[in-house]
Amino acid sequence: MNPTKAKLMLAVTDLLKEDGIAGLSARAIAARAEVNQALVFYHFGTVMDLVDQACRAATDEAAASYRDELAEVTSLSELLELGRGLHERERAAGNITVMAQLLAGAQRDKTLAETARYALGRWNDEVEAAVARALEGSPVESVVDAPGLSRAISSAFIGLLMYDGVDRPGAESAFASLEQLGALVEVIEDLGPAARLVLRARLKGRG
Amino acid sequence: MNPTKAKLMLAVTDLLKEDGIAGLSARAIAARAEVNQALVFYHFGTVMDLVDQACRAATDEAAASYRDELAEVTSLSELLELGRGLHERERAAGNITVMAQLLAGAQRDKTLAETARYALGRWNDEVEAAVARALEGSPVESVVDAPGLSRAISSAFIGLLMYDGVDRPGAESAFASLEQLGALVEVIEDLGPAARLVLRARLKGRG
DNA sequence: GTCTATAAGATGATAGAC
DNA sequence: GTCTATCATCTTATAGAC
Repeated sequence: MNPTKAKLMLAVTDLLKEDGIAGLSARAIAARAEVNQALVFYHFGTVMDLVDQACRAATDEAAASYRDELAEVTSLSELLELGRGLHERERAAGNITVMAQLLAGAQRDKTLAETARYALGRWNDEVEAAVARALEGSPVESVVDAPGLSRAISSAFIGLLMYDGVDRPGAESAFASLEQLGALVEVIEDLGPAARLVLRARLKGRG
Repeated sequence: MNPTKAKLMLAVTDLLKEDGIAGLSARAIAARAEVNQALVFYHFGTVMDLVDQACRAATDEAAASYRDELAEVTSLSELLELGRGLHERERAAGNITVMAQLLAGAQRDKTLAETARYALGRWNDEVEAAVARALEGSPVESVVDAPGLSRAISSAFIGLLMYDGVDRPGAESAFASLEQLGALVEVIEDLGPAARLVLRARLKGRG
C-alpha cells in the first residue's frame, strides 16, 4: 500500500470521528494527512471513492480486531459483559461513530449508502455468530432469532453512541438500563426446567 | 409568524429528512422554500440559526402530537404497542430522522449540538413520563429506572431508524427482536406474587 | 420584506511542470 | 508520484435598489 494512500485513508476516518460527515472535503482530508490536495484525485479519482475505500478498510480492521473476543462468547451473560467493555472502548476508538456518520450521510449519497451497507454487513457477520452461540440452549432461543437480535444490538449501539455525543450522562443511564434488562434475561436463562416450561407456554399465547 | 419564515423553516426539516445534514445550505433551503436566497439571512442571520429554530419548532410540534398518545400509557404492554405504531409512522413522518441528522451534525457544530440537546430533552420529557407510569407497580420497577429506560428507548429508536435508511429488512428484523424481548418482559410483568419474589431475590444477587 | 448583484472564500476536479 | 496553478462552481453573507 502506497504510504500517501494510507495517510489519506486514515485521515478520512479520523475526520469522520472528530467532525462528522458534514464538513468532510478533499482539502480537509489532504490537510489532515499532510498531503497535497491534488493527490486525493490522483489516487482515488473522487472524494467519495476515497471515503468509500477508507471506511471499508477501517471496518474490516475493526471487525477483525473484535473477532477473537466475540469468538469466545458462548452465553448471553458473556455477550452482555463484552458489550459493556465494547461500549467503553468504542467511545475512544470511534469505529461505531464512523458507521453512524456513514449512515447519516447515506441519506444523501448513494455511494455512501452502499458503503454503509457493507460496513453494517461486515460488522454483523461477527456479531451474529456470537449471538447465535449465546442463544443456543437458552430459554429465550424460542423467542428471539440471532439475525434479528444481532441487528438490534448493532443499531442500539449506534443510537447510543450518537446520543453519547451530545449527552453523555443521558447515554450512560440509557446503557445502564439496557444492561439491567439484560440481567433480567440472564436470570431467566438460569431458570430451572419447570419454570422454563411455564415461560414458554405463556409466550406461546402471545404474538 | 411571517409566511416566508415559516416556509424556510419547513424547508429545513424537509431537506433534513430527505437529504440529511451533509448537503444542507442556504441556497438549497431557499430553493426548496421557493424563496429568495437572501431572505435566509434577512430573517435568520445565519444558516445555522435557521436550522436551530426550525428544528426546535419541529421538535416541539412533534412531541406535542405524541403527547396525548403517550399520556394514555399505563403499562409496559401499552408502551410496547405504542412503540410499534410509532415506528411505522416515524418512517413516514421523519421526526426521529431529523433528530438523527441533528446528532450527526452535532459532532462538528456546537450550535447544532445545543439544538440536538434541546430536541433530545424535549422528546424525553414526553417519553419519560409515560415510562414512569408504565413502570409503576411492575416487577421490573426495581430493576430499571424511568430516566434510563426512556433514554434507552429513544436512542434505540434513533439507531433503528438510521439502520432502516440503508437496510430496511435488517431494521425490521431488529425491531421484531426487540418487540419479542419486550414481550418477555410483559410475561414477567404478569407473573404471580410468588414468582415475583423469586425473581427479585435472584436479581438482588447481581450487579 | 423582497429583489438583484456582488463580494470573498470554499469546493471538486484537471492540466501541466517536475 | 508529487507539485503549483487554475477552472468552474458552489458557499455564506452583505449592499443597495425597489
